[in-house]
Amino acid sequence: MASVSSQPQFRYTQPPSKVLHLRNLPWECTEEELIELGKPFGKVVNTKCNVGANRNQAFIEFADLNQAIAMISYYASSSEPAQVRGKTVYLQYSNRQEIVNNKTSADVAGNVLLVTIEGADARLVSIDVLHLVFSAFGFVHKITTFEKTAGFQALVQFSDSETASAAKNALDGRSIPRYLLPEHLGPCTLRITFSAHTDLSVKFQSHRSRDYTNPYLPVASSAIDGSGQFSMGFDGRKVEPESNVLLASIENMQYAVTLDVLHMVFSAFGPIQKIAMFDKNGGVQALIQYPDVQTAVVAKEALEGHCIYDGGFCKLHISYSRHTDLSIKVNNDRSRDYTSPVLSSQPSVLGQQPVPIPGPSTHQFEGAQYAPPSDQQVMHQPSAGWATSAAAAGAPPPPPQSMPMQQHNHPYMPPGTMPPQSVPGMMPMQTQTGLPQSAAMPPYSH
DNA sequence: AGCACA
Repeated sequence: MASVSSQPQFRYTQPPSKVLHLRNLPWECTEEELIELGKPFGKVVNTKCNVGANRNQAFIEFADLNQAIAMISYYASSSEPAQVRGKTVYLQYSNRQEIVNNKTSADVAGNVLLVTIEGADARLVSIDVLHLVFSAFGFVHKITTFEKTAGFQALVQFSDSETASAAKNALDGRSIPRYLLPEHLGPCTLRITFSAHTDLSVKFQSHRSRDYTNPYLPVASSAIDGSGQFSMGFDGRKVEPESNVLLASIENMQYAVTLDVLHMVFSAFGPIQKIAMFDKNGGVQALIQYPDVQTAVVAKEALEGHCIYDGGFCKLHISYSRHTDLSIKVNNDRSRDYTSPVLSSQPSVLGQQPVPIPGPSTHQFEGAQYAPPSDQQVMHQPSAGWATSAAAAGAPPPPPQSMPMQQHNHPYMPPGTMPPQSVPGMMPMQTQTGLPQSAAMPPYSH
């Protein structure tokens, strides 16, 4: 055989290629900087940066071989070396003829996130919890879950890559808050990359996949209950037809729950159109109307079983109403139409709207929220809202209305990054109530 | 300062 030296001994005699190999680049050199460097010599059609163990190498590919030759020739005889950010960059022809795979799918932003849930109990995280977590950033279209060698993973589909990016930036590396998980679960950390998928295929609503854009998608046959109208949920609960109107019943109502309290609690998830309260079976119930089903679904999932006040008081039980549009005849202390300027301009029985209620304020969900370590102590504090009655059972009962469920800030949402469409009506609540921020008792502090 | 990775 003739000696075909595929591995040339002398790399400085590399034959020309339209791909150039760059080294000694500054840390985290960007594609833009590489293009700037090559642009005077021709058209840069592809780049790859952060190559090598030190991530200080890169490749740039020209449209034409002559352009690459021009760049090498120029710097071979130039008194000024090629530089990026003032750092000398060494150039040579690459031993390859084209850049392959410039970007991995994990680098290019898409509307679908690949979420790996880490932790011993990762696979016990329900799809509903994931939905709740990711819904903070926008409407979640679909979720599929699966187990691979990488562990328990989920694909979460948003409308667009901007929303997905916001969720990724906020949640990557963070842990799901303990209070969203069954008590015995260990920490569950989210690792998030972009998926190459753009539209997930969900055939059934099942314990491993959901399509929130299609509430009428058939439930997986394995989960169907014979009773007809209601099919069994994936976790054994009954599934009702979703509705934009929620029926909330209040259990253990030690303290008065006013219409305004309900408004504050439920408006965390979106604008409220109407509320009607009434007595039934010796307890108080309320119908809460949102403009759309999705908002109601998120509110129901977030609030079901939680207590408005710490200590297990005023526990909410929420189901979907068969109503779609409530008929509010008059605004009073039991019913209100927030969409009607005529009605709402009438003097309220309460004489104030809404009732300012002191309570924990907005810092609960900032940064530390998702910090993986040491949130065990959270459950031992008399925490603001979201405590399940069981979790809060040991806490001393607060005075009435001292601890309304926090509703000013949405879970998981770093302040300032909130997409306005995700929880409309939430920000105004902060100003309406005028709560002093300093009154906050962030249960997640430290 | 010396050639990448799904």
